[in-house]
Amino acid sequence: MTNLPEKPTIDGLEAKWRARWDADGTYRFDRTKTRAEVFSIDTPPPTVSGHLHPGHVFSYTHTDLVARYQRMRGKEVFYPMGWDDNGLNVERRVQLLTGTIVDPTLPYDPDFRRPEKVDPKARPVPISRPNFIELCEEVVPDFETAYHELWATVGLSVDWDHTYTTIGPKAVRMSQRGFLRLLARDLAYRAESPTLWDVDMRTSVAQAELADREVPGAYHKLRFTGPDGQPLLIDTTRPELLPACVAVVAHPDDERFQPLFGQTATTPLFGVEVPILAHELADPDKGTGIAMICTFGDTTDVTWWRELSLPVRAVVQRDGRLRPLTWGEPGWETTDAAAAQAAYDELAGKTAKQAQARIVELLTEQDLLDGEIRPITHPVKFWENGTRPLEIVTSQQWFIRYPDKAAMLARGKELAWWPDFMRVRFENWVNGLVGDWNITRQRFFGVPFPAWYPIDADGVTDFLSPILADEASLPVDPTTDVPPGYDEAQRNQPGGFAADPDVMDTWATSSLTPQIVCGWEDDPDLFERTFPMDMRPQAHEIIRTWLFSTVVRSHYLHDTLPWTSAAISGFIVDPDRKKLSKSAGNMPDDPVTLIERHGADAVRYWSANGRPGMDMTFDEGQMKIGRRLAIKLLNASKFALGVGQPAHGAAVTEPVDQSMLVRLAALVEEATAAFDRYDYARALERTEAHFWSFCDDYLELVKNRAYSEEPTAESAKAALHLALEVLLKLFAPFLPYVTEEVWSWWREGSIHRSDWPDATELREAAAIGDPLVLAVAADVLTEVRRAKSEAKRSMRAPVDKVKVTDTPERLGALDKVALDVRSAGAIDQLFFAKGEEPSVEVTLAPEPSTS
RNA sequence: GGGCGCGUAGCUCAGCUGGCUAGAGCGCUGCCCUUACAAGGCAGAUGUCGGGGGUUCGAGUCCCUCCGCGCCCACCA
Repeated sequence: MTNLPEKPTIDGLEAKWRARWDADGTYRFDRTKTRAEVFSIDTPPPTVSGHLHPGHVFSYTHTDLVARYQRMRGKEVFYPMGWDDNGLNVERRVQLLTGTIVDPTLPYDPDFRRPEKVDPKARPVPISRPNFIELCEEVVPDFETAYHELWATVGLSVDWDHTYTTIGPKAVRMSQRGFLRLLARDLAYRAESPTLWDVDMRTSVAQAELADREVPGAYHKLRFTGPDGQPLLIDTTRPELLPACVAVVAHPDDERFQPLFGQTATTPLFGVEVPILAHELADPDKGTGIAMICTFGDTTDVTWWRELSLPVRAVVQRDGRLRPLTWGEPGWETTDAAAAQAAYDELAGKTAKQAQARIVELLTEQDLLDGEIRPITHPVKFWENGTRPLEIVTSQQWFIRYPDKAAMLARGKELAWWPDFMRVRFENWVNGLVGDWNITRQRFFGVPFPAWYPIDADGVTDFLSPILADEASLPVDPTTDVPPGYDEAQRNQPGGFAADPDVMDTWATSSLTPQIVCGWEDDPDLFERTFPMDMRPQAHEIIRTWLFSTVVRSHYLHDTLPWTSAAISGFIVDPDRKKLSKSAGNMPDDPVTLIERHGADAVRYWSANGRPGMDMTFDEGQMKIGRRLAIKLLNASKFALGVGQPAHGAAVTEPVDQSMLVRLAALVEEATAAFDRYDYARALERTEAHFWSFCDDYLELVKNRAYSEEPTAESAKAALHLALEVLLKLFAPFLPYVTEEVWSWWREGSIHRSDWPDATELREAAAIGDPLVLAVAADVLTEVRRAKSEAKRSMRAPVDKVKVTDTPERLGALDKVALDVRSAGAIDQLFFAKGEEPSVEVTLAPEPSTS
């Protein structure tokens, strides 16, 4: 029955139990269960564009802790895993790894093969879009295999049969269907509009992916000419956008400029007459108090342009360079076309930065720059992963309308946040929303829009009248599939059609992860049993993106929250509270190395110390402690089981055994309550503390009795077995490997499918147990150990007598465990004395003389 | 600029709705090869609970304020 190893070890447990769990389907989702019996988790699909680092292990372990706890509580846990292999980041990684770059004008090359060796300094090889997508499909699964391997080793109790990818056919179908549904209800639309644009990646960027960075800039004071012919000084940090100036603006209450409103000013160098307007957003304290409006220098320009109904005079094109143009033509009227052209020709073709340098020279030559250039540092918008500031260009994009703010805020209130204060991040974001959600990316590897555009007889494409795919035909790729009613020969021909060239924003797909994993409309039976989901675990940095957008989609599609609770995990930081990153040079060893060094249970132990929402310091010392705990668990278990099975039906009759079980019952209640509020860290801390005192005190106390031939040995054996089972279960979510190993020594099946301990049952087994008995015994033992330690004697050193002075109540409790105390302390005589001042006097036996 | 969070032993962190001499682990010191465990065990020392006010019989715990750190949001002139 019981099968104890000679020398237990935690090494090798990962491989052993991974294989067993896999073979037994321990974590397989049983889809016969009803919604009420299921606990479903909306897994964050890690992006495969990078490498998993300890921070990932940290937060993914948190989810697994909850999954394992819920499973033991009797829930059928639906815990899939996804890979986010869609989006700009993945595309960029594949480009770097394969040394390629997409050139959409190239035709497909069926003979193209991935280069064997890639020189990072060499110029990337241009390839066609279909070739690049093939390359992605070839390379990305390798990334995913590495991720799977790590997650399985960490011990995530995922059902791998439900794995999905965000670029896979299922996700594409869901994304396209979700898009068409919104379009049908006019919740999505296509429009031409100024768009934030990354000039390096040459794609539009959504508000959610913006990051402000402080960068150096400089005020340049330009000499415009006012209506009276006098100079009108205007400060700008973007003098190169002067040719794109369409107006100047000041605050309506600003008395300095009130007389000028409604009149015109003339731009320097280009001689364009622009209106002088008033708007609330103009800040009298910034610069000279009057600003130039360009199309477009920043998002304020966009606001002014829209609210003041200004024309577009765009100069920056999609590659970030100033475009060629002819002055004097409609829209580009000027008082001196020749001079404007001469000046502009110096700028055309240059990047914004180069153009800025040149225009400053031109302005200086003509004395149109007033005073010195004043360097400043100011926040500028970047794509969060980009290296150059964003520009704003006008282009056609698909948008999803945001629901009104009140509805979103109500959803935020409805959702249970762990920790609760994270709701504020959501509310901040909702309150700051501007415009609609641009879901278009001018990229190659992504979910295509299920749309084509008609080309008229003259060869002009009508980009505002899309031909949409039938839902039944999804997923489609418009670049290879043909729209209803057309044939392939008509592609890009007059009278034919053109494919929508763009792909969806990665969040347009990720916002549907609940629909993807639960099988929205593809698998109504599964959907019924799992949606709305129970839990969304995620990091706080993506509340504004992933969490928010998922709430939006579910609000529209199902008029419900996608899940009832959101568990937000913190970051891992270094001891200086800096976020871990490669560039900061503070990145610890990779998770595989850490697991090899300390064991998966130990790494999980470290992770479990991070409370929800709290950042935690990376600390390998914690892993060492976790490793020690796992080893201790093996040894203590070996001992507890080594006393032999209790006789069938043996009851726990000894007061100290009952006392221990009563205390254990209190621990079960505490750990359960903590888990129920996602405070796994507390559950672990309490269990661990209890376990150590269990080993130090209780095991020492019962050791001799349990091995003895006395009838009371049965009580000890029964209590040891019961306590061990309970402790193992409490540790099981945290240390799945070592607990499963011990479980297998004397129990059938997996501990991870066993029932969570029940405090009521424990109390019944403990009968009238008094927690004081064990507490007093432990106190006396500590005093005895202290005496031996101070006398520099062995813990086995015999004690002649111990005199305990204490209250009658405590002495009464001690009396019930006197035999065990004497045995554990090697105490010959134990005396009690009632007294106000508790004390323990220890008289050691004389040290035997040694030579 | 607005908001959220954090600041407790050298280090990493607990201290839940205010209540006995402020806790744990690591590290440090000392002791012990105890037949579950020496990659271990036992014991010990260590803190003006960021500063200053206030409420209270009583505050690490509540209120105000200041300081430091981190993060989120914010219209780049």
